[in-house]
Amino acid sequence: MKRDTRQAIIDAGGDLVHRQGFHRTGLKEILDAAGVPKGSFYFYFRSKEDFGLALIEHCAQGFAALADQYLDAPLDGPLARLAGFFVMLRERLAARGYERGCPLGNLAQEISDLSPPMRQAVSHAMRGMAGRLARVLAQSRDAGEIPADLDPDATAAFMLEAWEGALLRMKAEKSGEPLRRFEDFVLHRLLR
Amino acid sequence: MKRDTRQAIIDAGGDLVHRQGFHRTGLKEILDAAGVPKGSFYFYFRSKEDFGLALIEHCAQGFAALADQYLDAPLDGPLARLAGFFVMLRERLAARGYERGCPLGNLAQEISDLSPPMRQAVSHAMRGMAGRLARVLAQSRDAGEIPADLDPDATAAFMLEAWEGALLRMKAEKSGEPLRRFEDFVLHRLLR
DNA sequence: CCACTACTAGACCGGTCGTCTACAAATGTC
DNA sequence: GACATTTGTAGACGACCGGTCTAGTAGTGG
Repeated sequence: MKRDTRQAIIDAGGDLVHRQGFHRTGLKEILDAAGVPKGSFYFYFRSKEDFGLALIEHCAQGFAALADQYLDAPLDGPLARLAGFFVMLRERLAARGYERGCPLGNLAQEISDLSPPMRQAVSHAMRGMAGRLARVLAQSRDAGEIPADLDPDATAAFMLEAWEGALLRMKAEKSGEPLRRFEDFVLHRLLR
Repeated sequence: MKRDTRQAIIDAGGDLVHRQGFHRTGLKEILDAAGVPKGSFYFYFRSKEDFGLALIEHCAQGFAALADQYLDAPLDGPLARLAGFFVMLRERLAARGYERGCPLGNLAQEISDLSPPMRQAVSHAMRGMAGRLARVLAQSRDAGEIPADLDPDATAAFMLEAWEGALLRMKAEKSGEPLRRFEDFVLHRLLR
């Protein structure tokens, strides 16, 4: 199995789905963008849903790598790394004109009620994201940087949710204001 | 112009779009559900996008009516009314099996980057929602119930965003946990 | 009885996902 | 080196659905 053809489909599809949504994006469009003929698709994937599952896995890995790079860096304190992570995300989103938002969040919204397997995959990916945040929060609490009565897991979950909501509003307003507000309320108030 | 035929299309369409998404839902499906013939659609709406705009307006009005009913009730203090509002929403969402989520939030996610007019309509509707929350927060602050240094407008915006994020995660996890977490962190911690 | 608006019917063309058959290239086996 | 088998490519095809539009019918007011 030529891994790179399959990967080309996922890369091109990931980009298109991120911009247009899963249902709005047709197989033909993805395959044209990837330079792969229609017939090959069903050699690599059983169905569009099967492709979606691979896409979710791809997004999850991409995010995990990025998060690990920023959150596990051996610099500064844990809280500073956390703040730096969100600032970096905000700058990336600004560079894109506040479009697209979170690939996983978009998919979650679009397919949660329509495809149980994809919903489960997204849910699993989100738990992974929350887990990474929780680890840093635990370090931060142990370092005495944040209130000791904040449960790292619950706080991480809340952060993830508030962040996804901020991204949603960002898309709707085409403004970075919600992201700055997130940092202000969550990082500077909640964790103060 | 038979207003009720138009309204029937909006009602049936609102329900379907809420469940399946805007792009996933076809005109035929909506019109069949409304018992209106296909050909009539373009008498009442210029395009699917035009229909979408009407739908957003419809959602916004529905939400505004509900919010006013709970938030402007002359009972209890403003903070208690706010809490009651979110509890009511949580119970409604639980009764639906944590599906669908927020009609406006879903649309925001789906069409913000694809239809500027619809994005603007959603943005306007969301500002209306945030404004209602801000009003109650201002009352609450004046009553000394919440910290005086909380800006009602920014806090309301943050609440709205955190709530939308909680709804997103709720859909993905098919669980009310994110909603309770929202109440816990926002109502009990942030506004404490 | 006519003019006009309000509304409907269904054709239209392009696109959708998914299947299928035919073919090429690579790999393994003797 | 010859052949069989796997691995991958190619794209036509079917059945259906998408949004849109034109031609037409019903209904109303004068």
